[in-house]
Amino acid sequence: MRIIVLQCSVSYEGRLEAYLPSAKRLILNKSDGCVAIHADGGAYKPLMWMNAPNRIIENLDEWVITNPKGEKLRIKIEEIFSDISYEFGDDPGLTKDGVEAHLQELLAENPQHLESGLTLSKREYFTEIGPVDLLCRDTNGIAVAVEIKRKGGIDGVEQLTRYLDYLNKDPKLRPVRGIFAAQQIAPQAKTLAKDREISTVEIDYDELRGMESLNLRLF
Amino acid sequence: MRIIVLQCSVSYEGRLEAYLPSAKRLILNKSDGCVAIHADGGAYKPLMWMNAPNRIIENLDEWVITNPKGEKLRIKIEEIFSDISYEFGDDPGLTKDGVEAHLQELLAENPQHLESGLTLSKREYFTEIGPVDLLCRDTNGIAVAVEIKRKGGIDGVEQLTRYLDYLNKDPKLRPVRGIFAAQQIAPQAKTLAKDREISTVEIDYDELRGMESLNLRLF
DNA sequence: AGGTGTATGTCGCAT
DNA sequence: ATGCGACGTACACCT
Repeated sequence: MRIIVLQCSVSYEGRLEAYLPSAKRLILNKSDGCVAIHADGGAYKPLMWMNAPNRIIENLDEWVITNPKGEKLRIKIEEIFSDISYEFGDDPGLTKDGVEAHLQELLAENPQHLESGLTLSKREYFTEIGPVDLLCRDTNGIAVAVEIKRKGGIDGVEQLTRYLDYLNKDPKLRPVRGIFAAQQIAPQAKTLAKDREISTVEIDYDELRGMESLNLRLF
Repeated sequence: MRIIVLQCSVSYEGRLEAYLPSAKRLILNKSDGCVAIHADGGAYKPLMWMNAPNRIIENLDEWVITNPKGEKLRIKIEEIFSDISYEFGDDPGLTKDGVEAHLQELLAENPQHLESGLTLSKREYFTEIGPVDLLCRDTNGIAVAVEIKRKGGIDGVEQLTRYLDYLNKDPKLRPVRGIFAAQQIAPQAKTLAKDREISTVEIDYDELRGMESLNLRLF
């Protein structure tokens, strides 16, 4: 990791063209070769950058960074205030918890959490227009398509509606109804779902995780 | 801008929960208060971050950063290798050029590029549910709504469908059909569009630009 | 390598 | 504030 504080101007030509007038800025050059130019504000996103893989040509007063796609970043160096380098070694990386994948996993193992008596037919049921999160059967043997989101918005209801339209064309499945499940569901999404006769279920993640650990203890 | 190289472990509780085991890393603390923890790789995105506005409690061996939404970032400091600060002053910011707006501009001037004989009625035709990129008439005088994207996905087809549903309620326009135009259109989007009887056109941007420069030479 | 869906997306602009 | 669409989105996962 190389960390440089300097006065510079920068230009980018690639998917768009952009230019940064001269100012005091920070450059990060990571060991994978990527370069990022930061201002002292504006959240974590750099003003400009070039990810790996790339080729860096480093002159005294200018860096020219190009990548295989033909994009070009040009840093004009006016004055260097600090230029330090450190070896970091590999980062163990982060462990995440509580994303949509995990929700889907838990609900696939506990479909009855969505509705009493519901049983799983297929997880990630593939269609031409995308994968249906869960395909289930209810106590009457009726097919049920389940769309799972962490945050349930209108777009999720739209997505499930598309799946339902598609699935209901299949004579072997028809009729298919829908359940929209999320940790939180926006009021607008609830209204839209109701309008389309789609059930909504708000999931208590901690409760679901509790059921899972109970299963683990039992079996 | 404060730049710290240190051995640390980090935890985040908020929209998800995550944990970073101890390793050598870089912390950026910008003047707006935002904090980002970088590893020496993985493009420009930090491993963890907390944007402004936030409150930072800085102890000898631990930083605790919280924001009004109740998210919490905890940095456990084990060893500091470098800790430098610089004043940057305001950044003039960047100037951009050349995105979807330009594509719309070019197609507004060359609607025949979308379909032979097509003529423009209105660019950015405003409706209650949003602006229709182009409203045209075909050779039979039938109204045509055009949605333009750089990359055409399912969401774009959904958007156009909403516009068509809306426009077809207007007796002065009805019937209205749709054209979905983009530099690239995803196969799923094509399938969905076909299913809804919406035409799709993939635009060759360079060719279109060529026509434009031809126009400029002619007139 | 290319396509598709997710993201602590971020960011900007509208209401 | 909140919703919605664009982004040099980046990124993981899949064929």
